[in-house]
Parts: sequence; C-alpha cells; structure tokens
Amino acid sequence: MADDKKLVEEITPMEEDFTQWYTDVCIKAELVSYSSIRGCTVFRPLGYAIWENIRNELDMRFKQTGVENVYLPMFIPESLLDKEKEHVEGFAPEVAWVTEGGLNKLPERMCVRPTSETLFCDFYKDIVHSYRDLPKVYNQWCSVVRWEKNTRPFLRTREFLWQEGHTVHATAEEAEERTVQMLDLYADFCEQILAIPVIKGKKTDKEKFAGAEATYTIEALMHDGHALQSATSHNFGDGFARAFGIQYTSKDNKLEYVHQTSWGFTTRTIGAMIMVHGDNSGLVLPPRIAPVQVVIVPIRQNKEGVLDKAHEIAEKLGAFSVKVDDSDKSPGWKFAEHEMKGVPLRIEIGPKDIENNKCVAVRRDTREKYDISLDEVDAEVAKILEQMQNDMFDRARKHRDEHTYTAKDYEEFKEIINTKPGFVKAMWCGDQACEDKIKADTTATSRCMPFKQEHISDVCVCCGRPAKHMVFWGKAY
RNA sequence: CGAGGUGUGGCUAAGUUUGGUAUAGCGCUGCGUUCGGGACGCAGAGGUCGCAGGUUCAAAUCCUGUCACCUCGACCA
Repeated sequence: MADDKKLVEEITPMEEDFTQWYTDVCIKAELVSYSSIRGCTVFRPLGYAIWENIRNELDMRFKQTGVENVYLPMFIPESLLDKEKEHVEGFAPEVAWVTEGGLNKLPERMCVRPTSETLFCDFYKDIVHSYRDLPKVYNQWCSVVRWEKNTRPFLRTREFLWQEGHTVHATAEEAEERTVQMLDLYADFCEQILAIPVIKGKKTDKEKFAGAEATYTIEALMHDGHALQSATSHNFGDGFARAFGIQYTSKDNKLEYVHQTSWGFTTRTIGAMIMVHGDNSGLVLPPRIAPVQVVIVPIRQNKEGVLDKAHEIAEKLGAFSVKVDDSDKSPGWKFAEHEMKGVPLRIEIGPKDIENNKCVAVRRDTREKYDISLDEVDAEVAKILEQMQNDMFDRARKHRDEHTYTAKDYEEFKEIINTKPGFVKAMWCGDQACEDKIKADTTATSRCMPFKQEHISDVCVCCGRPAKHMVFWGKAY
C-alpha cells in the first residue's frame, strides 16, 4: 500500500487535473526541463531523441517527394517582414527584435524569425528567372521564436523546433497539388508512426495562416477532449510573389508570377503524442517512434550469468533499439522508471527464467505479460511491438470517434460543447460572424472543414441560413 | 497586459502571526546487505532563507522598495 501511494504521488492523475498531469509527465519523464529563460525549455536527451526520430522519418519522406534541404538566416530585417501586409499584421504582436549589434545600435532592427516566408521570398526572387528554374521544393529544419505570453512544454514555448517547407511553382494547380501532397504526408506520418488519428481539412478564413490563400490542417483529439492542430500546409497563390516580385519567364516568353506553398511540423506534436497515448504511470510511446523500444531489466543481476544473459538477449534483438538497465536500482524502481519514460516493451530476465530458457515481456500500454522462449525472442518481440503500434492507433481512433458528436441546432451545439469534451460536427453558413459568435458563446473554434464532408442539415447551426460547409468544432490547445 | 499566488540545500515543504544556534522528507556521495512492482542499514556532503535598503543587542521572521517565477484570462504552432 505504501508503494501505491508513492506511485500516485509522482504523477498527478489525469482525471484529477489533466493540465498538471501533462506537465508532470513532461518533467518527470525527463523530456524537458524548465530553463532560466522564461518561456523556453531545455530538450533533455529523451525529448530530443524523440524529435530526432520524428525528423529522420519525416526528412526521409520529404526527400522521397523531391524536397531539398537548405538553411536560411535566423534574422529578418524589418523592411523585409513588412512587405506582405496580412503576414506582418499576423505576426507583429509576437516577434522578438534585435536592435543592437555589438556596441552599436543597428540602422534597421531585425526580428528573430517567427517563420521564414519573407526570407524565402527574398531568396527566390533572385534565383527564379525562367520556367526552367521551377519548381523549387526547399525545406529547412530550424528553430523559430514567437514571443508568447503563456507557455507550456512542447505546446507553446517562445522558441520551438520545426521544419518549414517553402516551394515555388509555375502554376496554381501545381502549388495546390503540393499543398495537399504535404498534408497527406503529414497525416500518414501521424497515423502510421505516431499512432495519432487525424482529421484532414481546410481552415476557415478566420483561422488560416496570415497571408495564405488557403490553409490545410490535420487536427487531432487529445485524451481530455481538446483539439490540437498537428501540422499545417498553406497555399499562398501568387500573393507573396506579387509582394516580393518573384517572376519567371514562361515557355511562351511571358512574365508570370510564381505560385507558392509552405508547410510545417513542430515539436508541438510531441505534446500531442503525450496527450493522446499517455496514462497515469507516465508516457506511452508508440514503438515506431520510441528512442528505446525494449528495456531489459535483469533480476538479481549480481548472480552469476544473469547480466550475461541479459546482454545475450539484447544482441538477439539487434533489429530494435534495446537498452539493458544494469544500474544498481531495484527491479521495482526500474519498472516504474521505464514506464514513466514510455518504453514500449520491458523484458525481465532472472535466474528462474534462465533455468527455463525463457524471459518475461511486458507491454507498456496494456501491461500484458508474455512468457517468451529465448530461442524465438526476436520474432516474438517484433510481433508484440507491431501489435502494440496497431492497438495504440485503434484505441486513439476509437476514443476520438466516441468523442465526436453531431449538432443540428444551436441549443444542441452549446449543450454538447459545454458538457461533452470532444469534436462537434455541425453545418456552417460560411460567415465569420457565426464563427465569432460561437467562440464568444462557447470558447470553441472551427478546427477545420474536413475533406470528407457530411450532410448533417441544410442550415447553419448558428444562424439558420443555408449551410455551405460541414465543420469540425472544438476547444483547442 | 488584467486578476490572483509563491520565493528557505538539487526537489517538496515546515519555521514568519509572537525576532533568539537553519529544520524535515526525498534526492546526492561512500561502504555493506538486497533484487519477479518505486528495498534497507550505517557513515557523509550540501543553504549569505530571491535581491537591496532599513529597524534592532539580535532578522528567514518586522518595515520599505525591487526582481523573478507560477496559475487563470485575452492572443497564438
């Protein structure tokens, strides 16, 4: 009983206080630490390793679609940021400015990039001249700074890591194709690797990116029923091209403006992963993204042969990322520790097992135990991890579906949004006034107009006028 | 920026009302015994009580000022 008490003291149960649970997991699983820089966190090895795995997998997928990586400066002169009106208005409230260099005041202040559209545009205007120069499909991995007032680990920090892809194309069709292609790529990645089911759709004008013609998004539902935008892909049309003068000569010798896109995926999605899969013992990592997939805990490790056997098993599991925990902590301590850190599979090996030529494997998500013969440990582990990955996705999808409701009229809408955490599907007339009213009345926002439209009713859930779109609504992070 | 709250070893706190040797638990170091769900014994290390003034024989404690951080709102990946 005393042991149980200690366990619950470590992490606040999510039923009690989801926000506190989330913070506890981030800190106690050693994903991040608060730093002495307000609003910025330190990525500790586990947190950064997750990001590295995300980056490696995404980068590989990008490159398969023709993406090339570049790196642009982190400073943007004010005059450059000012060139696209909507864009600068969208970002102005949250940029950090550099006003001095060395001992001298700068002639023009520069911001630390909050996003790099303007820099890419400034660059593209110099290197794009002919239709032969197109398309350019560039991406950069970097950090950006947005001077947020309220911050939370992963979800909102003043500096965060991301990738930002910026492309230029000859035609509007090609740009649109790329925008959707990258959204699909993000969605597949989230579902296959992070085991997070997502809704693909288009943002309303109110919610779209500052300066974009259209913004596409993938939206996920967290365990507490809040929505989280997990990646976005924007089609800029030729708006930025006109502001920055990015023109090329076409095959028939006409001067044309390029069409552009940008798309981004951030460390925020690590927060999504925590909030979709985690439980009261801590983090639960999908096997395909876990930095350590299998941890081997020797029992009575000082006894002759036990550690050797543990390392022997690790060697047999060479196809996976395996760690033998031979620290001098007690086995019980190790169990709790690795559960907190979300290691998908634990293998226990002790003298009794060695006698029987077996080991015990325990799944992190269900705590299901398996007796595995040492002769087929690699095949069995592969099977369990595969099953776990699939089960995690299925569970998350089931949770989302069970927390997705439909509303036909405003009373029903308000009732659901205020009492049942989750998505609400409802029709919308297309007028921003209704979005504003809904937000004022309920704090819910339009998450997206899903590609898979459904007909729920003929009229807008808010004003009763003829409906144009079915919208996913929800309270968002 | 608006409203609340908190600053005492690495962490969590007690002590502040009523001034009088700086406390506890966890963690950390060493040695030994343990080991199938957060083990135990013994011995140690570690703090100018957020900062600056002031009152006093004496300040973590009282007074003045200041800084930092947290939570909740409005804004946002």
